[in-house]
Amino acid sequence: MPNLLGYNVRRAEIALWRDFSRTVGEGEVRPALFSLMILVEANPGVAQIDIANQLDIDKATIVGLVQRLQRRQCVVCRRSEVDRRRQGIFLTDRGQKELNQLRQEMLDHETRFTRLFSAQELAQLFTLLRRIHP
Amino acid sequence: MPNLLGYNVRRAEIALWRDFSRTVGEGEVRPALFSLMILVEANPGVAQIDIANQLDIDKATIVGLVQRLQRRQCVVCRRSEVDRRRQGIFLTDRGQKELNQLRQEMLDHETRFTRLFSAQELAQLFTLLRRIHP
DNA sequence: TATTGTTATACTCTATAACTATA
DNA sequence: TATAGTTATAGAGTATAACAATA
Repeated sequence: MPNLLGYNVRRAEIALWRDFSRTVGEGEVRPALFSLMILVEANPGVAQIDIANQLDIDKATIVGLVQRLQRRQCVVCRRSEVDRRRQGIFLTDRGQKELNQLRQEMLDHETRFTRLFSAQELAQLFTLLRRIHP
Repeated sequence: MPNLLGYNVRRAEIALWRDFSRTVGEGEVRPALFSLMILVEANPGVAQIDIANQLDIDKATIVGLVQRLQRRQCVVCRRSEVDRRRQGIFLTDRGQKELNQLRQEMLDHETRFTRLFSAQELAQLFTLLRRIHP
């Protein structure tokens, strides 16, 4: 089993998750929520369906994540004027401020793991992982 | 974000999980349950606490997994004579038969991903992943 | 007909805290 | 005191199915 791909990827994911949970966002923000905030910041007004496609998860799953961010007053949704089915998602000032804080904690978290590798090893690891999730 | 370690590991894990779920055990057995069966097969009579330590998850989490295997009549538990706190877990004949079937499906699943890599790349990937979950 | 978002529901896997029985 | 197992509870993140509103 130690030589099974899925097993090793899962173990790595759990280790990363634990460190993230214990060091980022005072235990209130988890990787998926953070990813969503980053996406909204980079694409102000992005629609839920686009996020779902980008992250390759079902659109129904996005709804709950967005609602959690709305409750935290980190994002607001505005219905599109041109296509009234779509809702643009925007970071609030508060969301932006919180994200700036999270980003720093997140980079510290990231560094605790990336420093285990040389630049070349890290690039190689990314290349290999991306082959699994094309 | 595409250059964040956690993000790429998580995406890879989701991709592996989906393929596993759709091709192994007719959608009734998931990676964690499969891992547990493999561990029990390799260590007949293993105690729950040892499994928890081996997989690096809390012992309370193991209980539910074992109970699911008991309900499927794949394992039985026998209390130890020497230390009555411990319970040995054993595969039943039925569990062994089911595991043999699962193993084949699982290897097909594994191959669909490992064939994306050369032997050297795969070894490298394992080395790097293990550095994340020491 | 197709797409966007929503609701309802369920599942896997993890965690923590408090408990019992045993050592 | 410490350990093995259990129970209760909670939470994140995924999925499917069915629906309303809109295109």
